[in-house]
Amino acid sequence: MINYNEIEKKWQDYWDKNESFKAVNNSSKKPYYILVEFPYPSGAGLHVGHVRSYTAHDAMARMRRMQGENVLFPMGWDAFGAPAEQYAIKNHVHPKQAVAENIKTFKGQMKKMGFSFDWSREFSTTDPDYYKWTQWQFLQFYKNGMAYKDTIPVNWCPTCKSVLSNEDAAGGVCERCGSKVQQKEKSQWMLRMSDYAEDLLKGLDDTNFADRVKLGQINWIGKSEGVEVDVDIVGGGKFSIFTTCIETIYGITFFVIAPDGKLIKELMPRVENKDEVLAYIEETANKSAMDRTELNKGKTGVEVKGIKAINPVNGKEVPIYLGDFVLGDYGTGAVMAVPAHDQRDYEYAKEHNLEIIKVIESGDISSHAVEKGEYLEDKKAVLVNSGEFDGLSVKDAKEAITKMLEEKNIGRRVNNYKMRDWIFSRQRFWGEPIPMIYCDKCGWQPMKEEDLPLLLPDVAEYEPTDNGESPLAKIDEWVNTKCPKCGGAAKRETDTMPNWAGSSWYFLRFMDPHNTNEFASMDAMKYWNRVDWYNGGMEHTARHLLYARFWVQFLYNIGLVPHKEMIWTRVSHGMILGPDGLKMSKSKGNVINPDDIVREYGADTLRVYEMFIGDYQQDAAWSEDSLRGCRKFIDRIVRMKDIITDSNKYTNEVLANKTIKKVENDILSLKYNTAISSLMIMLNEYDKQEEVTKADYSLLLTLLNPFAPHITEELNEQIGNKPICESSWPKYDESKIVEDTISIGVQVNGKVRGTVDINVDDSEEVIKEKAMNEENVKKHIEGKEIVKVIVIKGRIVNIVVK
RNA sequence: GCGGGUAUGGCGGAAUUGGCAGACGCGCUAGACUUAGGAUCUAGUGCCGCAAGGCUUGCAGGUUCAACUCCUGUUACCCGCACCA
Repeated sequence: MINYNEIEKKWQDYWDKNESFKAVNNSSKKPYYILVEFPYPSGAGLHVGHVRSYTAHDAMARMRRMQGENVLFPMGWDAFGAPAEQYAIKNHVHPKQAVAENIKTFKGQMKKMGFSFDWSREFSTTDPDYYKWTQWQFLQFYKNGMAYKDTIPVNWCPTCKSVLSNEDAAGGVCERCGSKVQQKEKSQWMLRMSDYAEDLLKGLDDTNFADRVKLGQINWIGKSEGVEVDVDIVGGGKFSIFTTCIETIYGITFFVIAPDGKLIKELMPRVENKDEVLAYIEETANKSAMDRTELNKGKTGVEVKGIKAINPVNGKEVPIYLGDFVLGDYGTGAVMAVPAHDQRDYEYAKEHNLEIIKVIESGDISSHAVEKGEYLEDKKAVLVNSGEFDGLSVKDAKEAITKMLEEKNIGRRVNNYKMRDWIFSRQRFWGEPIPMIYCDKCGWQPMKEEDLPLLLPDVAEYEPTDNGESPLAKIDEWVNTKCPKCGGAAKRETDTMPNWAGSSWYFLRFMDPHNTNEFASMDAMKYWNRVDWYNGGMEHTARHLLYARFWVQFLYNIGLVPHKEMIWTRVSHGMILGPDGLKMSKSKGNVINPDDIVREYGADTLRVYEMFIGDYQQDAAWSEDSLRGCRKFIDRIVRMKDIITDSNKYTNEVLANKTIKKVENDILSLKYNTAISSLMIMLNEYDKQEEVTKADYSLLLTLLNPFAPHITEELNEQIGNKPICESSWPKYDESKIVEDTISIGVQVNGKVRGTVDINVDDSEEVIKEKAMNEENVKKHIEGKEIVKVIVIKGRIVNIVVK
């Protein structure tokens, strides 16, 4: 009985000893950088989902290496974050201890899977040698005016006395204790990401991301083009509104302003119903913490009495309302309300009994679409009740009215983005300390670069403070320092960076991981050029990717990286679901532990199975039965070794060349499942052959090697070949793939009635002839008029009869 | 509500991008070998039908000699964002 685990260990040691997968900077070979998202090393250990994407890209890396490329396939750890901190609080150990243990587990598991990572480049985001550069880069953001402090509400749990992330505050309830979450104002570091909105959109053209990934980025950025218009207040003063539907401006019957915005604060002295207004503002402040879905039913709000605004195009005086559907931090925090043509305005007007004026008449006058604001689709829609613009189409009116407002100097074209600046502070211990110092005299000062890294202190208590400060705030000897400018007493920033920070540039560090002078040298980055192929989960295609691209674009703008986009192709894998078809989770008890599978079936079987499980980019449910099928496949290959003959010729050239081509192309296009299936077909064909030659067998082993590297190396050694990982990938000969005779289907009126064998050089006439004489076909065309015969060479014949 | 994805035998899934639907694997059926089989090998296996034949890619239409594939409408499930003016 063959012991797979023993063989696996043997070859893993061999690869380690020989540094088989080491990527060499500045090698003359063609560089190719394959990156899989580095994992958060949780206590749960490696997940079968990790195994899927790592195996897939391991296969790609192994094949490309055999094809003579210098493949960079690195691995590291994204280890800052809440779980390690929670663990530390509970067990009174430093989180770095917990992280070290988890990394050890993960790494051991990965080694057992035989992934061909270049372990010499390994690092963790929590290594001071690494986060020194994360801090250094933050200082560059600061020095270039890209980091600033602002007061931002945070989710606050009054029971736990802790700041919560949006995830932990889902539903407006603290995930841990169930208390109602409040909003609390905190001064936080922000990065001016919104300045990059346009560049982040444009940059997508310089990437090869899948369309669905690009769309995710575009939607997240959320650009809308519109017009900002100044609105005068009766009795003096003015404010601005933003609209994307300027053509409806004559239909304004009221304005709505955000209860959480600055405008209402300015207007307060003139408000007649102050109590009512203040109460609504208060109500909104509490509400915004709650899950909005629950409150989405009605359009609440109050009138701001005593203040009327003037429609800038027709002088009409209309009331102003507060409404929480208007957001303080988007656009100008105020909107013109045109209830006839906007769903939300319509609902609001109905709720508060406000006037509705129709300003667009659709081609279909009775159409409800007009009220729903769908007139843009309707090419016949024209303006009415709009003074000089009556009769214009929506498109023309948009332009004409914008021009008129521009000329009067009360309107301007503006783009707005949903994407906001990046809130960069976290009130947590286990993150990169933000290297800023506050001095009463000099204000905020950046640390001196030569003093980096600013290390996290070694203490044993990480409980949050009562007032929502980071646990670091309690550690006086750490907080108290000297001002880098005046040398006087000063205090350190106690907030730390978000988890997203360290993962925004790690792919650059892999290019030059041991550099002590720079985060990565320009030379190294120019050699590797960019990440050629980046794989990660679908859940990261929006935010992580956007943060990373923003970070890189900034570094590019200050001359520190060679390209504005450092990631070329981005692909995402589907999830591995439990045997029940549901997402694996401890509570559901449907978690599959890769260690168990490796022990029972071997790493190669697990690898082959996960590649065979289905479309790589699609979710797939675990099946132990299918897993066994893959083990059977490997067992059959092992048994075949005993019957091979000495010949170094392929028994079937067509099969050999066809399979090389298929496996190679499939690996390059993420179609791993069909690559495996073509190897199964190859094995089946070998079984039917009179003999299986050494050449046949070696080829099968080589083609399977990227998926099942251990057993193939072992068998390959046993038949006296040199290691596959030191050999080259076979080249296929296109001319040998073409078969002389093929069988094609013959249809009558689109229905297949038979098959005929044709030669490649048969003329259309000959093929037609053969088709018409096929027994069953004859039966179906007998006595009927032949309208036409379609012959698609090498594919099909279709005879149309009446 | 908006955006994205998915839908094919008993199951996981293929289909050269408009050209023989169901590759490959699992499962199942029968047989061989066997003291035994959750091992191995052989044959069969979309559905209905004794058969000729008919039907079949969520559903309803359309384009085409030909549609899983393209177009229109529709349903269900999954994921992301959620009042973005």
